[in-house]
Amino acid sequence: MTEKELNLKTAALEKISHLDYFNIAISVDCVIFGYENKELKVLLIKSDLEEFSGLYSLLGDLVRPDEDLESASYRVLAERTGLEDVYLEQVHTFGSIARHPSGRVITTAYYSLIDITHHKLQLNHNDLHWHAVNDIKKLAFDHKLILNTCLKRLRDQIMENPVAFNLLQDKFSLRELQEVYEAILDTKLDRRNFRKKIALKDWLQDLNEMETNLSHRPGKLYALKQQFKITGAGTMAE
Amino acid sequence: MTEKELNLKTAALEKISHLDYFNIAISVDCVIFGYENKELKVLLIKSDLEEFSGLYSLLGDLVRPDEDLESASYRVLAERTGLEDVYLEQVHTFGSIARHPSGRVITTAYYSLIDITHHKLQLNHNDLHWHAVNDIKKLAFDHKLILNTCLKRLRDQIMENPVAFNLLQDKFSLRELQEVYEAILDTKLDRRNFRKKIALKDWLQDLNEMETNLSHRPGKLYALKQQFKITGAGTMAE
DNA sequence: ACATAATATGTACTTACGACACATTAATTT
DNA sequence: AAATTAATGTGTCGTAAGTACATATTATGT
Repeated sequence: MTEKELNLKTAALEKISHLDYFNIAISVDCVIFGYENKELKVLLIKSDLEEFSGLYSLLGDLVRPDEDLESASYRVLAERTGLEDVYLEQVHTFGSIARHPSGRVITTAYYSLIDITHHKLQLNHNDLHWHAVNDIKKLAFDHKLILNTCLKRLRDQIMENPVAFNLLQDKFSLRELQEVYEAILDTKLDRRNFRKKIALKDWLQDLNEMETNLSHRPGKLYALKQQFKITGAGTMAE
Repeated sequence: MTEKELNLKTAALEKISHLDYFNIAISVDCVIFGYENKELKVLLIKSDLEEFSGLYSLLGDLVRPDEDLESASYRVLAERTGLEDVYLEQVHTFGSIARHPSGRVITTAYYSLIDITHHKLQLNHNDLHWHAVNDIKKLAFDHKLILNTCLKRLRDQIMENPVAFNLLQDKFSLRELQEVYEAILDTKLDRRNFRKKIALKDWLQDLNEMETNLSHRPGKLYALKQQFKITGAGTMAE
């Protein structure tokens, strides 16, 4: 390296390493949605901060210097749920000065949709719990705002992209699918119109199987067509 | 300073910047769109980094410890264009490890729409220039990706929300408005269908004035209804 | 066999979208 | 004054999608 190159590099490093600018930390927070008992749920953890004792917060962590933002959120997700191949989408970055009581922390929010039946194991030991989204009144930090923002994004997405399916098991009936949509949108839908709309999207594969173990007429089972699975992961290539 | 000293200093700075979580810097980058000569333009500055000599980059700056993210982007905008009350929307945060050659810098991208005729003064002294979006092949850093992402967002927005109007002066004809839409979408639109669609939105106020100084039949002038002005600023309350 | 509790499906109405053509107007030229 | 120019302003028809709404069908359990 020539002296000139070194000088340039040094100047550049000095510019960004000016002490003040490194007093900002960056984190990711994951809004992990699940679905159970006809309710949309979100995975929360008891806050470990004094200021927020008794409150729950989203799952997050500081971003490590050697991992990119998306990797950090996948890591948080994997650490907490054990799941690897999941739908994950960046939503918004929250950077108010006073949003974290211990210092300046800017956080990037991701939302994720997982099949709640596939991770039952991991979460017992921690203070992790599923909470019905509709029951959540108050969260630590600005996490209620983050949750609302992600929920809005989710609601905007589900009719555009086949993402809601990530909340369900591989095989599902149209009734189950409709119930998922109703839970996400927090509204009742007309069955005939819902089916027409879904049929139009051409997302589903008819499995030629029926539901079992019901005390009434079983419905046909469907699966999301292979080409649409795990949408969103890696969508925003960097 | 000898080369040895420089090497030591560089090494020290590099070491520091990998020590802990506060060694990630955060910046904002603004994609400032304007409209002129029936073309969508974006405000760029000559990159000051050796690695990108000859290339242009977006307008950005490090976020100060005492300002929130949105303030930082408004500050960048005001510093560069002198404009204060502008449409500004957060789009995405880019956090690849190697996206900045001098160190770890995570950046949050905002896009902004301004009336190009209202800021002609400020930008001469710097290396600031308006570039036709369609002509841009390569930018410094990952700024081409950021530009593309913001352009996509802009395109998604304009039929939903009355944001394109921020590119025009207060009074405009439907032809001018259509040309703005055509520039943004990079496509031709049918005049009758476009007008129907806009009429349906009920965004416009008929000013009962006509264009002047044309060598042909003048069109009526319209303004965006007051209630829709400066949409987006502060939309995402924190 | 019957009752149950759900699935599966179609029609009529309305609204939005896309393609498309002609009359009108102000300014300019002859 | 008349004709030309170059644009504005507007309507229809066919198609696709959205919404409201009711009846026949089918496994199961009794």
